[in-house]
Amino acid sequence: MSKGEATRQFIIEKAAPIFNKKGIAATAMSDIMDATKLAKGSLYVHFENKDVLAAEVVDHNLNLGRKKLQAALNIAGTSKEKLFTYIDVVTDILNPPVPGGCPMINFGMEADDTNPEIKQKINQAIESTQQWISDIIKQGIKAGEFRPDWNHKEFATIMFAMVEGGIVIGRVAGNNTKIKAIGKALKQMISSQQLT
Amino acid sequence: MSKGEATRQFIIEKAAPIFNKKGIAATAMSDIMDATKLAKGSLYVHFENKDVLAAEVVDHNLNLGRKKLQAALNIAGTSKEKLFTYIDVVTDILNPPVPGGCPMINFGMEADDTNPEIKQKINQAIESTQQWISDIIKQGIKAGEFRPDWNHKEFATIMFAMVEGGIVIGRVAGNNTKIKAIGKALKQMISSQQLT
Amino acid sequence: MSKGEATRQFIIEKAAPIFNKKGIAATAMSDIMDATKLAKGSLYVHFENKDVLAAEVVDHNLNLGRKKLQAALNIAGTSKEKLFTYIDVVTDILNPPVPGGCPMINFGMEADDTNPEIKQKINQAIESTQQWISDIIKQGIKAGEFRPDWNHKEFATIMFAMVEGGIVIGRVAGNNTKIKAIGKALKQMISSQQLT
Amino acid sequence: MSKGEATRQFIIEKAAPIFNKKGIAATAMSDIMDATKLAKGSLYVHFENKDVLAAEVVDHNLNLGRKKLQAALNIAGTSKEKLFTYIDVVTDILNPPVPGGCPMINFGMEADDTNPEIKQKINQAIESTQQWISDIIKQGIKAGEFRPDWNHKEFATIMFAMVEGGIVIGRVAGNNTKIKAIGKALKQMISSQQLT
DNA sequence: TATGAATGAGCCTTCATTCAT
DNA sequence: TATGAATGAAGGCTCATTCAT
Repeated sequence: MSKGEATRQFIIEKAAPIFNKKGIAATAMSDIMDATKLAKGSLYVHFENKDVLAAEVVDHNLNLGRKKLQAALNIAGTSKEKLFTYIDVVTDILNPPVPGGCPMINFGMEADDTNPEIKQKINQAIESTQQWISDIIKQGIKAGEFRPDWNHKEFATIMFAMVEGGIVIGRVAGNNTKIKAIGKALKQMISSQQLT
Repeated sequence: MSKGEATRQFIIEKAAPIFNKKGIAATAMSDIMDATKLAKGSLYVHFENKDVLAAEVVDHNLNLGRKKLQAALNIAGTSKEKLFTYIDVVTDILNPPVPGGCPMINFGMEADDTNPEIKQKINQAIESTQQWISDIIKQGIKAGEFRPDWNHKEFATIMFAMVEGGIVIGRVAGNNTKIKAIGKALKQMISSQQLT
Repeated sequence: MSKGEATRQFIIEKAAPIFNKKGIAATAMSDIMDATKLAKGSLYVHFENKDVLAAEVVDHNLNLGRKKLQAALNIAGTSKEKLFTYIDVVTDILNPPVPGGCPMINFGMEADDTNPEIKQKINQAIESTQQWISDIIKQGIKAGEFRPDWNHKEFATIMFAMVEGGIVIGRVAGNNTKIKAIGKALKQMISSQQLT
Repeated sequence: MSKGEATRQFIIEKAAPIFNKKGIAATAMSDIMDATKLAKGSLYVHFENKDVLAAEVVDHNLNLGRKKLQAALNIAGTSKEKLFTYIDVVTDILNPPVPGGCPMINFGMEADDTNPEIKQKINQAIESTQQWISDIIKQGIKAGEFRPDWNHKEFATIMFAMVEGGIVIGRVAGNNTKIKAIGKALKQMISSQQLT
């Protein structure tokens, strides 16, 4: 990795939690200057403008979430364990996988009426997450873990929505009481589809 | 209502959808000037500063949601009908009760890391909404509509989370496909608790 | 004139010589701040952006040239006297009617490859100046002052070109030696068309 | 020519039309980077700063004008033919000998109030051009081509001024209508000084 | 010689807010 | 109450220039 690429990456990493917490509009380039200790002009050496940086930050935060999940999934064997791991990772809002909280809600809600490019990025992430859940269930069905008649597509959407809705509740409340209940309920729904 | 109070109200109404769509940080007082056709100074006659206006707008948008729901509930008789009405109203994201979409997610996600006052307002709204759902179910149980052992507190949280999570999915996707599926699933869950 | 209009006019007047001397690109809004002792934001209360101010300044400088000429023309009786007065006013580059020198050359040469709007303004000024010269001669012919066969349209162009070319020579040299010779030659050309 | 000198020359050639069109102040070093495909630092290897490059570019453009004229003069025999050739070359503003138009007006008008060094360069060019015209006429007189009493010094100034003034008119108008009329008039003036 | 990352002053513009009228 | 001129800090971005590689 060239020095330039390293700096670019460094900036993205430092900027990522700031954008995720404050939002894109409320984050100033000077915030990024402070966080990186770089001069104003340096940021523009690596990013054409704030929008480009913001887009990269969105990608970075989405990827970070995926990585954190992947790491946790390493010790998950069965499909049920994978789904449970997903729930555990994502509902841990007091120590969220992505600093600042789920970037899909954060950036999605800011961008939906104002930033089509980022809206599109988030939409893809939301869809692929549901797809991932659905695929895990499908594998579980194929493996004889889950009932074959489980509507996995529908449940993927329900599970994703419950988790994200729970994150909203929890972050605004500042505690994980409700999100934990939601996680528990989800696990019961999953267990109820188990065979044997 | 004095003339001053009327103007104040007028400003709030015009400002409400703008703040809800663009977010507080991204909304400039000049946006409100344009929308109200009022002069710069006039806004400050009625609101000490932008934060005060924003707080009023948040309240207004929350109240607007409640009013829209109440109006729809007028023709709902049973508890089941009330829950179904809630679902119908709130999941109609292509024609949302509050222009710009659910203010609980919009302002909640912007404020959670930056604005404790508004975070607090949203938290109360979220809790009272869950409480309202829970109360409706309790009434239904008492009326013999629903199974007495239904965990109404938990279901209220699940229902609220599913709806809000569904709104996130739908607004970012720009369509109501998934939120409609979520509404349907919720109605089935409710129906499955019906007696007789 | 409202206070706002007065300030707007004040800004234009202070900005006019600066733009004319330094050029549009090389003039910073901070130069106008210094000259007007106004705060940065005040300039933008009255002018949407620098381009709008620049366009107004161009108009102002063109008008200033016309006014200065008109004032001098008050004591000119015959067509010949009018043409001589024009020559005297315009060739006095050490005390130019418009501070910074002829705005038609200054802005015309800056704008020709970069600013179509201002290029257009200057073009109109150049054409109407030639038209004015031509009209004066026509009046002189009608009044029996000049030979009826004088090609007044062609001479107007020649006269304008000579004067403007002379201004270029003089401003770059920093003296009025050559422009005075040009003025003298022009007066001879005019006198040679006189009857009686 | 060393490699360094070649690069230096290459930069000047690429930069010359840009400075001539946009002006010195409005031309950024990054424009030169784009035009040369060289890295930022490379430009500073060959030119201490922008002013040095600008000065070289001015010289280059002035020389380019001279070369273009010399080339055209190769097929001119008599003094009259030389003067006519000068007129033809310089008034061809739709295909100017120096891309961007006459550098004497372009740089002269930008520099007169702001850049003494370049103002001085242009002044010398203007004076030597008039001197050249004057010398050609003198030669024509000596050769018996022109009337001995022709005031060649004065005519050189008039001719230069008319041409330059005509260029201003033409460039701002975006056509060669008037400059062609000026060229024609100049040729008649010259012809009227011919002997037999 | 050539590169391109880094710098920080400076540019145009926007913003929330104040205040005289 | 309403106006809109005035303010100056702050925002995004560009620029000429430097310097380690």
